[in-house]
Amino acid sequence: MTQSDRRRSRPTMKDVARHARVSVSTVSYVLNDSGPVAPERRNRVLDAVRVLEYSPNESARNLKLRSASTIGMVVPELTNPFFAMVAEGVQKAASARDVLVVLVVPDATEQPEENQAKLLRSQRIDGVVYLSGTGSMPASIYDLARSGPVVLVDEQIPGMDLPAVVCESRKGAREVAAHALGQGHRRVAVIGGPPGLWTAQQRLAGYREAFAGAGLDPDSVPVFPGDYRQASGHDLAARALSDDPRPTLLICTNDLMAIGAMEYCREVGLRVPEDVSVVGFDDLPFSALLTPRLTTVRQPAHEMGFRAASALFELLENDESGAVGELPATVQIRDSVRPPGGGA
Amino acid sequence: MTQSDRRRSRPTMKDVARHARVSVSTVSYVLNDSGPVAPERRNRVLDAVRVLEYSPNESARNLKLRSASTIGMVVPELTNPFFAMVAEGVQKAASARDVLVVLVVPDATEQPEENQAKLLRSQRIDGVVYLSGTGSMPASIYDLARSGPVVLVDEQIPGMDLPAVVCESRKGAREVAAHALGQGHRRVAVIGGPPGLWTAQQRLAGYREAFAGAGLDPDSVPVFPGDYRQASGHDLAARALSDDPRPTLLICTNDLMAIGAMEYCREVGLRVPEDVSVVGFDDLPFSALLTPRLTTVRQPAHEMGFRAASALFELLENDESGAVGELPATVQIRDSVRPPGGGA
DNA sequence: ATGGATCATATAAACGTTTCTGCCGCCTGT
DNA sequence: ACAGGCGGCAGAAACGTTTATATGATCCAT
Repeated sequence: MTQSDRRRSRPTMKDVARHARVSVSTVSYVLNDSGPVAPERRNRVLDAVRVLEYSPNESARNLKLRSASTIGMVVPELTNPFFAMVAEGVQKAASARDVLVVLVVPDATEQPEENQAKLLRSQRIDGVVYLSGTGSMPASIYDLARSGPVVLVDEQIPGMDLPAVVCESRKGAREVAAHALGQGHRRVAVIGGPPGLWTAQQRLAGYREAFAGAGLDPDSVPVFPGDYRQASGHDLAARALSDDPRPTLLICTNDLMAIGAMEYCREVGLRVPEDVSVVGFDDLPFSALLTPRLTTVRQPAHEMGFRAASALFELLENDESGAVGELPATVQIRDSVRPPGGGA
Repeated sequence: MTQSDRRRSRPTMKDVARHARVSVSTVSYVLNDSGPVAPERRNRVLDAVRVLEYSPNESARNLKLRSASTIGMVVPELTNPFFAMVAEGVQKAASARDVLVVLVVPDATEQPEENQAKLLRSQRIDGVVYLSGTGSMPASIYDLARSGPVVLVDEQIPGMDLPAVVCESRKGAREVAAHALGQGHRRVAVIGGPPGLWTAQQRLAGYREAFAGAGLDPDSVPVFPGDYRQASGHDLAARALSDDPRPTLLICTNDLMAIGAMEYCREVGLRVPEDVSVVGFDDLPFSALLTPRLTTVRQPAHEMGFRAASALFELLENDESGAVGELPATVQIRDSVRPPGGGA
């Protein structure tokens, strides 16, 4: 078979109709079960469909039905396993309903995200699941939300009441910090997320609650805002650990940055957890495989993606979003935290 | 704004035409630069587009133009960072050309992959980048390729000459094995990939070349076929290491399984690399962060995805695939290999 | 028998584009 | 002055569906 064979235009309903000696409407009726048709003719149609290898032109259907059976999923980057897990959840919910998921990676497209709204308006997608991440919430989210249904994941926008699927970030953050503080640490530094993100703020707030609870002045704890990427964890750890006296506990707003921080520690010969304790957030699949195993907070990433997509579908069908609720975040206590000065 | 406001149908070309007091064809001409139109009227149209917030209905365009400006990307699972990296490469190449990428995860859809071919036939996507992975190559790939252009990534199908982007798997495998063997190991086991996959076969062939080169009978080395997932690395390591005498070198066909193997070693108190050396394949971003740092082979994942998508676009435009070539694979020598009996 | 249901089918009008075709007026070279 | 070309525009036909409407049958109750 040559390439040009493939170009040969595919059969249309008209072809099927001719082959089955019925009208196109009859074909449509049997294909969609949308009208009565005699068994004998129905079979003729079905046969024709088979022999011609017909499948409907979805562009035409979409045009007529004004729906694309497709949603957009904007994710900051797939190489962050947390995002990848959420993406799988979204994809799973979508494919269960036979809707397609188009991947939108804002960084990959140089143009301003204004294009996302245009994409939505162009009716190629019916709605979007928005996974905010690296960087701050773009102003264009307003355009987006005006153009069609949007469901946020792990994020919330104070001004607007967009449906959002989040988890107990604040509680999880408070608890993991409290656990670490309970080991006796007094010199602490936080490697934060992008200050513009709600989630980062929530986690920070949780940490501060824990600080206060441990009798530490929250304002005395330095916060180094990062971008949720490993490299930024690495670099900020360098800054944080150059303080004198050196912090004995590094609280990182996500696992990737915690890993970057541990990478730095290894480079400069600081032992984790003997010299410095580290905690993360997310519980990536391989966080438990590091040495030391990372103490962190597990977010139900897959579930969050699944719920977000489901909420979007409800929105599309009933014009109302089901309760999206808050999912549990559970702290995972492992080996990367130890009392300060614990030595070897 | 209420949800129902959003449902209000979007403006069409007709609306724009009316507002600008021109015909729809004129609107189309200015929007596509496809015909001469007087500057004054052109501006009227552009203004109307702005005030009405018009954006073209892509379903209608697709119908007329018989092209969806969308490709499919089938990936076995996003949580394998190698796949995620390839996916990002694909996405990047696509968004540079303003084409959408729809994510297809075969496992997520319970139905047989026959649907993928149907998706392609339905003209919702113009072609697909196929990332084979876990499991063996489905027979349905034939249907797929018959339905439209397909470019394979990191895989090849003996019978067919589908365009494919691969890297020097065999050479990389040979070299990394040779390096490990050079340390003196004689008792070796291989944790392989799915036997049905070309890539897995290539890597295995490379290993065997190295065995022969080191004076080892390739047939005497046990091969445990896995599925490229971490759990399978874990379980197969258990099997492989229960041999007596115990192998001192575990060659894994990808990093994820190598990590699973190391996980198992840790569980049962075997030290890596003192008691058993481990090598992987892929060089995932965090493989260098493990303890010990994993010796492996780097594949240019991002580049492979990018090239595959680019090749697909050429196929779509010129009906001929550019040279897809073979990308380099470079071995990364790190700490997970040490001479046998190296002790502490 | 016959009037109305009910069933089965065909015809045709949309859906929102692109683009072919044709029309009008103007310029240009003779 | 006039044929031909061309810039600038509008009209209408397509693209492949879905679905409202129209048209015949058939069937039952009167």
